[in-house]
Amino acid sequence: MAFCIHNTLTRAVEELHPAEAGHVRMYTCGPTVYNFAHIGNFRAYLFEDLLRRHLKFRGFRVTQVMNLTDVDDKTIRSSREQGLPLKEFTKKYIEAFFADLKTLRVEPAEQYPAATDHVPEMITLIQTLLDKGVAYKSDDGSIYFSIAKFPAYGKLAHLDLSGLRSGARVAQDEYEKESAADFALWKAWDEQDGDVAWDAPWGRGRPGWHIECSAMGMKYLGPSFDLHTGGVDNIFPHHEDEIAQSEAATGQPFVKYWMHCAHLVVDGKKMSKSLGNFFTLRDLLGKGYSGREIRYELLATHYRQSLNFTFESLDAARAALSRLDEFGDRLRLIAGGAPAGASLPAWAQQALDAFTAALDDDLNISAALAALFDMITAGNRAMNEQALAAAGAAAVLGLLQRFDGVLGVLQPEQQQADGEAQALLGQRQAARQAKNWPESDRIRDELKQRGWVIQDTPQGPKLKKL
RNA sequence: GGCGCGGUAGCCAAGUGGUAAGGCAGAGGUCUGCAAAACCUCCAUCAUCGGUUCGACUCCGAUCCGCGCCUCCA
Repeated sequence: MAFCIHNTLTRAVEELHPAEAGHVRMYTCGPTVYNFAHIGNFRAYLFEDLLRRHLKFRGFRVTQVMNLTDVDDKTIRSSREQGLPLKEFTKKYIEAFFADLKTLRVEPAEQYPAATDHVPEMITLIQTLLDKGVAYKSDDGSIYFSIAKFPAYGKLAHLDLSGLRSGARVAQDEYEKESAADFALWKAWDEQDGDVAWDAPWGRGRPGWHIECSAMGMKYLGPSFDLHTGGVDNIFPHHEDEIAQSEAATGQPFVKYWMHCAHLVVDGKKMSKSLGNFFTLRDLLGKGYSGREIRYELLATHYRQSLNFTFESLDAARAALSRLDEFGDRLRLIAGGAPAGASLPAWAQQALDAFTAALDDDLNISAALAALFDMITAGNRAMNEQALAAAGAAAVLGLLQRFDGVLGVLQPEQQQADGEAQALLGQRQAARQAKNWPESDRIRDELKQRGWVIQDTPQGPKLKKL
């Protein structure tokens, strides 16, 4: 079975066939670096990470580009409010973004181009559109794309232009446009922009938002590439506009497959600061959750399904992970140092097949996780029955590692017990050997207060982080 | 008004024209000095109402409810 994905362009699940066999070129819309990213943003980046990891699991080479939008209304406004040069202002949030990705165990993309480093490419692209007559200059010096010149406009969002309502959200400052739906390729400089400006043949200003993704996508992936992803809210207008300006410029299909992930809601409601349900990654880390736990929670719901984030499900994620960890620990004990060359037990092979088939089906993560948990049940049973030899355990560990290449959640955080806890554990063992149960239980309670749970195993007692 | 998504057990969440995966929580049991962990067992008729069908939760229609997009929000 081949890897199938849902293509927004066709609204159908299709087999993925990259232009170059075995090599997928994908562009993933990145952050606007004017603030710390919130968990809704990370939901999208984690979806893309899962996509990337599954592609590699299936043997594809992946070239992924993620842009950093470091010039737009928000970055300019906020940097001016703080009295910082734009670059200096965005640097802080770019660094935070990468730190957060690391916390969430997101594999780095091949390229992270910043918009401000690619203005010349954008100017070239805009010039091409002007030369072809699909863009025009307005009275104030801004450049707009004329959607009337691009008949296919609306094919991604499946929008009928005549249905576009020029309603309340069309800003008044856009009176220069010929048509309400035309979008800015270039914004002429005005006072609000301060010293943020570049010189173009048609005048001073800064690029519009959409043009950066077209220019940078084509620079790093070619005029026509395989995959482009983002949040559903990017379908229109952002991605629709990317298609228009790119295809109008090159005459080639811009992207073959578009994938979009649904939004995250918190307690069934959209995140908003006024509701008090707005969380950045840092907020959750501050509440004691780990990046791994948050990753699991954000990953465990199918990407086209809106994800309802709750602390209850975050706690459920924590519990599920500890069961996964436990399974790995048991396997390691049995495997010892056995080489992983042995063939898989039937139940593990079954899990591998089900796991692969699930993710091949448009990244059906729920079914993939079910395959993993089914394997854990079967494996635990085998171990309870002493039916798993060292070589088999080593083979299953190897499989677990392959699964984790896709999931990125199976490697536990370091949790080395401190010396005092270790000493208490030793004292309890002594008490147990003396069959001094009251003392033994007292020490167990004390360890619990310090955040450690004891598990007595055939191989001796273990400490687990509470 | 237009386009689109969803309503499945206490919570989260897959799935399918033939009588509902998985996770968390809960109950009982095995194991254990007692626990912990693990394992076993139990726990839903799929928003409502019609229709199609031998048979629908799965297809069609209607209704109710929630949500997203409709110019720069992942």
